[in-house]
Amino acid sequence: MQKKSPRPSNTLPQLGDLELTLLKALWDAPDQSAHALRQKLPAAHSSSLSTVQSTLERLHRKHLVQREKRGHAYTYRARLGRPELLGKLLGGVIRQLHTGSLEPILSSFVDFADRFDDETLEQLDALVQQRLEQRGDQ
Amino acid sequence: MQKKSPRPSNTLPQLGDLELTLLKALWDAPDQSAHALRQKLPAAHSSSLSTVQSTLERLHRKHLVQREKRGHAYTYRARLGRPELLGKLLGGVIRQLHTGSLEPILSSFVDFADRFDDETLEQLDALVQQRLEQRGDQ
DNA sequence: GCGAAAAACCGATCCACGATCGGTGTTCCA
DNA sequence: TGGAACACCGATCGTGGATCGGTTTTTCGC
Repeated sequence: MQKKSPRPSNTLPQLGDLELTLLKALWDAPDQSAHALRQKLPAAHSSSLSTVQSTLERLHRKHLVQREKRGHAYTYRARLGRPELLGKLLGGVIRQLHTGSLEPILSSFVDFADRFDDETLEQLDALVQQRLEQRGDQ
Repeated sequence: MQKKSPRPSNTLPQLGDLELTLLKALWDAPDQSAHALRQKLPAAHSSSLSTVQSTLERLHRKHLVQREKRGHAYTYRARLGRPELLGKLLGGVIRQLHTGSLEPILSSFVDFADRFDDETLEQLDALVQQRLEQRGDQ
């Protein structure tokens, strides 16, 4: 007996290792073929061409990459930048745990940054200031 | 042929619906038995006692709840508060996406906050300032 | 045009994991 | 001491990522 919707609120069905690896590779260098991507795979993570292809296919179904026929092979490119993907992932986590207010999320993040190392919090501060100024300009 | 470690770096194997529901219930009221928890389940999400029990068992294995024999039944209690769990989940997402430098992550998060609504960035700023002062005190 | 090489495409496994529950063994107390 | 309440065990299902081999399609050089 399996009622319950399969994936109720979550946006992304959780990215796997290879999917993530390939996405990162595409961020580093867009417009690559499955063949090229496969070769640039970390040695500890080699896979057959088929595997790389079907993983890219999965990413394509999830709208995380777009592709284009170039010659007789596809060329892939990430559809979302790293910030956008992070936003989506964070959004997923947040939707799971939110309680109306966003404050706990922000607080947790600040906490995380503070714990990470001594400079991270300053770095975050700088980025926030920068963004605030930028916004004032408009 | 399946090499690749099953769950290499990730902290949490992604919480399911029922797991989350139960955790939330435990945050609302700690020290509840499986029986009590089951009854407080949202109507749209009813499950047999067995199901609730084994889900709690799973949470226990993941160290997300602790339990204690009270009479002949267990009493459960969340091991992490909501903010701590959120921190862990954020950490997981971040660990997935970072590549050495944390800067893209911070930047993405600021971006996320800025996009969310008009006040969120100010709120984040306030929290960072607060934390910086707090740190200076010590 | 034609044949080999390279890709796409298809489908078959495998594994992890959450959800679900029934049946059986334990424990406690009236 | 006999239920009732619960824990415990194991079976099953569905989803989804990873993996790959075999077959078909496409391309391009000869």
